[in-house]
Amino acid sequence: MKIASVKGFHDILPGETARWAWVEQRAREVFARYHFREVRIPILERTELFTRSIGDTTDIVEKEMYTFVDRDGTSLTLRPEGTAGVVRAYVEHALAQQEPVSKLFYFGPMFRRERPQKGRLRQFHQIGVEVLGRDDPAIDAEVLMLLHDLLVELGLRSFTIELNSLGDERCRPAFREAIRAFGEAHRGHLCENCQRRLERNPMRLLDCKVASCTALMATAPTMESFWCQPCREHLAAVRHMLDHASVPYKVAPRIVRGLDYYVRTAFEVKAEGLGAQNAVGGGGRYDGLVKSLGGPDVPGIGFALGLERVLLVLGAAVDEQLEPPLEAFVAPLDAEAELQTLAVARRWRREGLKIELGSASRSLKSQMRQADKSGAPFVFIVGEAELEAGAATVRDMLRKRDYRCAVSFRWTVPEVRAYLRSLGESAEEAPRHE
RNA sequence: GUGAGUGUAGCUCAACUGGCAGAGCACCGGACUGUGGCUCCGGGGGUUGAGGGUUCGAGCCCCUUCACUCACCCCA
Repeated sequence: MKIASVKGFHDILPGETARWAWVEQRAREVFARYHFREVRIPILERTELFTRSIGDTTDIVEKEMYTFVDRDGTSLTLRPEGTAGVVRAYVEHALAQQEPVSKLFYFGPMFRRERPQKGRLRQFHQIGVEVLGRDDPAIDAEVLMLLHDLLVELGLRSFTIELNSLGDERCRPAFREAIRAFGEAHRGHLCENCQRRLERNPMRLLDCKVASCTALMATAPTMESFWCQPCREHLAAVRHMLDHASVPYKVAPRIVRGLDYYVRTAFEVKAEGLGAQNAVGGGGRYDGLVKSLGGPDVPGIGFALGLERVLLVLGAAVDEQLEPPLEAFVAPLDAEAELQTLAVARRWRREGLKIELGSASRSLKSQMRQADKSGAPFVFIVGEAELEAGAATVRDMLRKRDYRCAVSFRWTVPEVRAYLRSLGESAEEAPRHE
C-alpha cells in the first residue's frame, strides 16, 4: 500500500515552484518599497493563543483547528492564520519598547481542517502584513494602497477591494443587538443556517447568500446608522485618502469577516475564477488584540492573501513573467569531452552562467532533444574537433544555425554572453535560412 | 460535519447487453557518420483504488471500505 499525502495537504512540484517563487519575489519588492520587514514565526503555537485571539465562537476555533496534546500535556495548535502569532511575537519580544511602529510581513503555510474543494486546502499558504502601533486613518489608507499595489504587481487583472467599518466596542454591541432582535422578529423567514447564526454570531446574517435572507436583510438595520462619531469619521477619512490617491475600492456594508478581533476598518479582495470561493484575501483593524494577548494597548491593522487562490486566478499568465531557466546547454560527445566540459561549465557556473550539462553516455540526438525541452536557446557541442580547437560549436536553437568551434573554453562569462548576443544581432540582418 | 459525482498506464480518457485491458499525450530509443521541434517506426510502463460476493468467466453486476473532486457551511 503506497503512502499518500494527507487529505488537503498538497505537494508543490518543480513544475509549479517557479511560479510560487515569482509571486514571493514580487511581493518582497512591494513590501520593501513600503518599508515592511519580514518576520518568521513558528507554525505551532499554544492553543490558547488562537482561542483567545480569533474568538471562541468562530468556525475556525470551533471546528477547524489542528490541535493535539503534547507529551508534557500542553495543548498545541497548527496555526490557522498569521496575525495571532505575529502579535504574540510582538508582545513576547517587546517590540513596542524598541520602535513606535512595527510594519511586518510574513509568508508561510496555515492549517485549517475543513473539507477541501477548489481553492480550499487544509494546508494553504498566506502572505500577510501587519502594522502595529498606529490607529490613524492614514495608516489604514496606506495598508490598502499596499494591498492594491501588490495585487497589481502580481498581475491580477480584475479584482475588487471591498471596504467596510465594523464599528468598535462603543457602537458595535448595540448594532449586534439590533441585528439579533431583527432576526428574532423575522425568524420564520430565515434559512436554517441563519436561525443557528442568530444565537452564535448574529452579524453573520448580513452576508448570508440565500436569496430570501438577502432580501430580508436588505430591510434590516444597517451598521452605518449605528456607527459612533469616531468610527464614522475614521472611515470617512480613510475613504477620502483613498479617493485622493485614486485607489479603487467598493464600499460593502455587508462584509463582516470571520474573526472576532476585527474593529472598524475591514476589507476583502474578491476575484473571479476560484470556483465557489471568491475571496483571495482579507483583513482589517484589530485595536484591542495586542492588549488582550497581554501586551501594551497598541492598535493594529493587517491583511492576508491566499497564495493558492492568487495563483489560481493568475493561471498560466504567470509563466510569461518567469525568467528563462537556462542560458545554454552543453553536450559532450565522449569521455574526454565530458571531462573538459565538466571543468569549463563549473567555472562558468561560478561566474553566474545558467547552464545544463548533458551526458556523454547519451547520443547527440538525445542530448539535442533534452536541450530542446530544457528551453535553452543555445547548445554548446563538444567533440573531438572542439577539444582540439579548445572551443565549443554553438547551435543556435531558435535560428537553427551552427557556429563551428566558436566559443572558447577560456572565455569569461561576459565574453560568452556578448558573443551569444552578437549572434542574435547578426542573424537579424543576414537572410534567414529556412 | 452534510450532500452529490468520480476512481482503468505518469497525465487525459476508451473498452457493446459480463468474454484475451486499449488509445492519445508524456517518457526512452531508432529512421546510414556529430544536431532538437514536424513526420514515421519501435519500446518500457497496469494488482482496472482496496477487500469480499455472484458467475464457466467481472474493469463492467452486488456488498463493504478507502481515496479524490465539486458543492453546502465557512473562509485564504
